[in-house]
Amino acid sequence: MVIELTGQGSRPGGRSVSVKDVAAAAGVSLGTVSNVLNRPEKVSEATRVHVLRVIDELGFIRNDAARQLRAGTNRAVGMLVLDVRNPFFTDVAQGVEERLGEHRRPLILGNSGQDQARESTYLDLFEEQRVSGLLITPVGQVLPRLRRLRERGTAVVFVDRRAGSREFSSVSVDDRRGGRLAAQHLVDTGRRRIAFVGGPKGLPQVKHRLQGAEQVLEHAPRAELRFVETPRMDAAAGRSTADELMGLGKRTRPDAILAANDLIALGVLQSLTLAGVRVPDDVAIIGYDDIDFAASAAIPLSSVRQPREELGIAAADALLEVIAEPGARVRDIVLEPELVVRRSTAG
Amino acid sequence: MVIELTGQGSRPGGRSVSVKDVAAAAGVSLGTVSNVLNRPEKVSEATRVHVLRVIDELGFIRNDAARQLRAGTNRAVGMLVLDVRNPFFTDVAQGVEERLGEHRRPLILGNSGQDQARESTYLDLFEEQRVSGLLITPVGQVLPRLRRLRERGTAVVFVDRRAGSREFSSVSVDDRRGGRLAAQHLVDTGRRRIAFVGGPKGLPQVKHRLQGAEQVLEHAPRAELRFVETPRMDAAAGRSTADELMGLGKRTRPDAILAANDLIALGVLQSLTLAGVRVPDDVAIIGYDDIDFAASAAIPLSSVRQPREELGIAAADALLEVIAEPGARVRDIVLEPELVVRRSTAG
DNA sequence: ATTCGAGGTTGAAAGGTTTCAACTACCGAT
DNA sequence: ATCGGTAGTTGAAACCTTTCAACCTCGAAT
Repeated sequence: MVIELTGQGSRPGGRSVSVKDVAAAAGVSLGTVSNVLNRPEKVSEATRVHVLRVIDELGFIRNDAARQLRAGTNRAVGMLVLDVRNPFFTDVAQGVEERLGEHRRPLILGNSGQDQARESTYLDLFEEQRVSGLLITPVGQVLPRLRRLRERGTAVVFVDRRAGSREFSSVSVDDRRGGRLAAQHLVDTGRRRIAFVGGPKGLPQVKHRLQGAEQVLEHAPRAELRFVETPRMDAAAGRSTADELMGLGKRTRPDAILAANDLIALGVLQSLTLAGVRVPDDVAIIGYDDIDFAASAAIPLSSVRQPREELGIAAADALLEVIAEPGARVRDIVLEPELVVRRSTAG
Repeated sequence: MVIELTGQGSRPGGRSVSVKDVAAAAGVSLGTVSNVLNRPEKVSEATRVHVLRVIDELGFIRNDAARQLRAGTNRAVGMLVLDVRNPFFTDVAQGVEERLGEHRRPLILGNSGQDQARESTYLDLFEEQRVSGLLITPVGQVLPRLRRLRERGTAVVFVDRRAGSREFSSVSVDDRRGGRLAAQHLVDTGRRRIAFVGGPKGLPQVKHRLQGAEQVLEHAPRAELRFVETPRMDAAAGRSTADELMGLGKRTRPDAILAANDLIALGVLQSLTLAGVRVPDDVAIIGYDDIDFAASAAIPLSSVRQPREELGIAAADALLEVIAEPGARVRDIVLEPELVVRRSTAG
């Protein structure tokens, strides 16, 4: 059998090699080539080997758009995170990617940056792409859109956040518990004026961590809790909050700061150190997430560890389940956080 | 004109709303709907408004697979980085995403994790998806594949790495210069036994930074440079390298460590501190990249700053140029690194 | 010798969009 | 009254794959 070669996989006309070309070159029908690609067991050994060789020689690469159009489904999964620059989310994404990779499903990572408009743009994109699944840590009011996505057949799973109603599966970490762990630790080590820093307060993660802290404070008669809201959850927010707090009189300024995530905590730490405030002597700091950088900070940072990779893997599993069986029971997986004590809260 | 509504954008048959449905409901032809979507200026005001209303009411969302199939081009751009967990790359990606966003182009972020197999898998994916452009920081020998991609019409731009031949545009930072800056600083501050830590040595970034350091050492008669190769560029690699180095006799162990990136430097710093080695008194450490976390490290880390966001923006611009005009002149943009001195190399 | 079934293979239809040549309606100019 | 031109609209073709009912070929069973 003669195989017609046409250069490096590109054809004179500029068009790229299609199944039709492969079929012609291999002397089989279109359907057979497709079978080789998608149901190799239906094809005789000899044909399969031959066709595969031709595919390789012509440099044929399946056009995924056409595949998707006909098959009606995109294998890719979309993931929308609050902040790609926060290692917490890249660690989660890493876990997701790993598990999805085992199922030959690519991950399209989108970054809302805590911005509703960007979140919406990404949802448009994912919807146009007809992704088979969506992992989302929502910012705005997206429930109606998510419902619509699901009606279209897209599996949706919440990450790092429970779905309010029991409509969607979710994988999260117990934020109230985390808040309690952190606050209890501060109270136990003798802190009395605690500032909780994070925001915006609309974010459930922030709200719940704060609620957990409040629960603890209710049973600590002498201690008080103040909530300082930030517009974002990054180091810059931490820095400016710290500057603000240190402007207060020595008697009213907090003796402990509970940050809603480690980035904020690191920002706070930087500013305090710069201002000559001693950590933990004058002010204790505890963060949240326990990203890798927390341990290597100027003053190693106490934090509430979230099982990041595990979260990602569990989320991927939950999503794969819904993709495989859209009617599957809604799951509400809640993982446990863990207190990690380091120098920033010692004594 | 009556508009037939069929629920929340989903239709009884489970099929989703297509242009055909919109056309029917709006009482215009298919082509007109398409024009409204893609060439609004060709359509009369009245029709446009009407069709847009119908689109909204039916909840029509363009099927991108079909669009792509017919138009032959995917608007999305792929980006393949060495390590998503390294803030350097997410910062670059951030810059890329921002600029691409202005052009309504989504970014598909892939993570090779310095692994050739994964890199190859992602290239398959991008090729199947027919992305219009690819930003890549390569790991393995991918030149043949990249050439093929380009022949297929995909724009390719190297990021953080020059393309050896002048075949592809690239946006990078002068790594030799960065290596010189770091090494010169160490020599100037009296260090004599310098260890360069990074790898694998096949990575051009590592190779060039090392070469830069070597150039400096040639003119520093009393000083010596040793290369310690690591399999990866993360904190773990830094930690184990430090452990190893400290096993050496006090007279042969280095008095300065030049890490090929900040993650390694932070890992080294952690291990040294743990082992009771004083930084910078006993051993100075300088990193590379100047990620945000470098400044807030236990001992604030000296580093060689790379203009990360700028790199991303320039890369996006270069790519957009090639996409717009495939025959465009090949660009070789080289940005300048900058020495940032902090405590880890003080005195 | 005929029938049956299994294992392979075929070819046409379908999927939703964009493109483009062809057409219509209308206005202004002659 | 006719012509030319412009603005707007139409509908069929094309893009490439997957799917599936129909078909073919053998060998085994009767």
